[in-house]
Amino acid sequence: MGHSRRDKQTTHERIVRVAAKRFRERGLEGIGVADVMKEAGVTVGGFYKHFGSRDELVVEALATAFKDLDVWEEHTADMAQLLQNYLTEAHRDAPGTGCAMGALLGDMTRGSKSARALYTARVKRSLAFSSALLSSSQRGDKRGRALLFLSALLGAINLSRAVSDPNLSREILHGVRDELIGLVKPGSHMG
Amino acid sequence: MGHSRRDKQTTHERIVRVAAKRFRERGLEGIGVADVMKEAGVTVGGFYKHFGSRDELVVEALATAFKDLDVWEEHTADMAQLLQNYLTEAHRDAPGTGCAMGALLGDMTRGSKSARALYTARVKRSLAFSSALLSSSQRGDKRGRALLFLSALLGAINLSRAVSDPNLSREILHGVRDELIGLVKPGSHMG
DNA sequence: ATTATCTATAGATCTATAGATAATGC
DNA sequence: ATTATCTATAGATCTATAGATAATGC
Repeated sequence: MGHSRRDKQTTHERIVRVAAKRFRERGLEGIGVADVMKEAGVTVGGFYKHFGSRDELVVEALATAFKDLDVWEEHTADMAQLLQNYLTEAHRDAPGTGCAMGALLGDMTRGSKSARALYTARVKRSLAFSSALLSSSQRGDKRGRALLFLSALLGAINLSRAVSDPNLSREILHGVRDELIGLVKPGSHMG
Repeated sequence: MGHSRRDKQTTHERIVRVAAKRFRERGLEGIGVADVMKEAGVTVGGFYKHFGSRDELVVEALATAFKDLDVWEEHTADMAQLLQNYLTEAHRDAPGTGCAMGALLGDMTRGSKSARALYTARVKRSLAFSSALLSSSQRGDKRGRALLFLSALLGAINLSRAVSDPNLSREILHGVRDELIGLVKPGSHMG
């Protein structure tokens, strides 16, 4: 266990990365600071030398988790591709590395002021991104369509994780995906 | 404080009704058994004469909260009316008496087996109901459309509660509502 | 000397249980 | 006698802090 300033920084990053993963998997109250520290390879006593409060960890972990979304968006060329990647069983089963907006949607209703502010800013970025993706295929109200697409994506990934019937879960993912693709490519018919 | 068997039954119902409201408002972990009992006008010690475990209260409260949805559906004549009632600021601001599928969507991902089973059954009912409402206006894949509408409704009400910007929150509700109405009534144009 | 991390623990929860109290119901 | 509810508390969390230990860095 190192004791240099550089070591402290890497420890800090390790703590935040563990939290960013576990919060997405288990919710913002789903893991305590002691277990996060333990998984990062340190003990609980040092926590408040790294963060002023538990909520500061939440905010930093949220910011880190949102960076995964930035990377995801950079590699997304069109709306069909986004839908094909987002509404999958692989994404549903890996919330820890998946979309933090989806994984923490329910928690945000009761989140701290600073956590909700960060979440809100990320929602605005995603709406702008969706709008841009829709501009090629969409004539009319791009903003409205972006709001619908984001709501449907977040709703479907959460619903697919909530239901205990595997067939229904799969049907939700694929059904919503196909419907939204149908809205982007009005020419194609399915089913 | 009564001590008869009839009194016990009304006490039991009072406990469950308090829980059904508070769980929707604060999440399934958002209130403890002691506070639920207190709000129902009794003390914590009697809890386990009413329920075998905390999770049994969760399941009963969930069933009670879902009855509100049954009543709501009975009074809903068409999809446009459903959208007009569901995606409102009044509903967003009153989760305790609103749609339990929406209020507890995020919690269900990590809920108990029995709670998720109950939730899953309710989702299936809602999908059947939405399908029936869509049958008049929809030609093709009613099931797919029902999956999209349910996902969009749950996503939008959660997102409107999650963001801290009031203007964005309102925009989500109204934007998604108008888009979905546009899908039900393809003839009408807006914006 | 400073500081990154450690061990240990205070104080505030929360679920669940034990045993007392005061009614009901045979 | 039975039972619905009460007071009190055990035991398991969890956040936050105090003080010790063992490195770094001037």
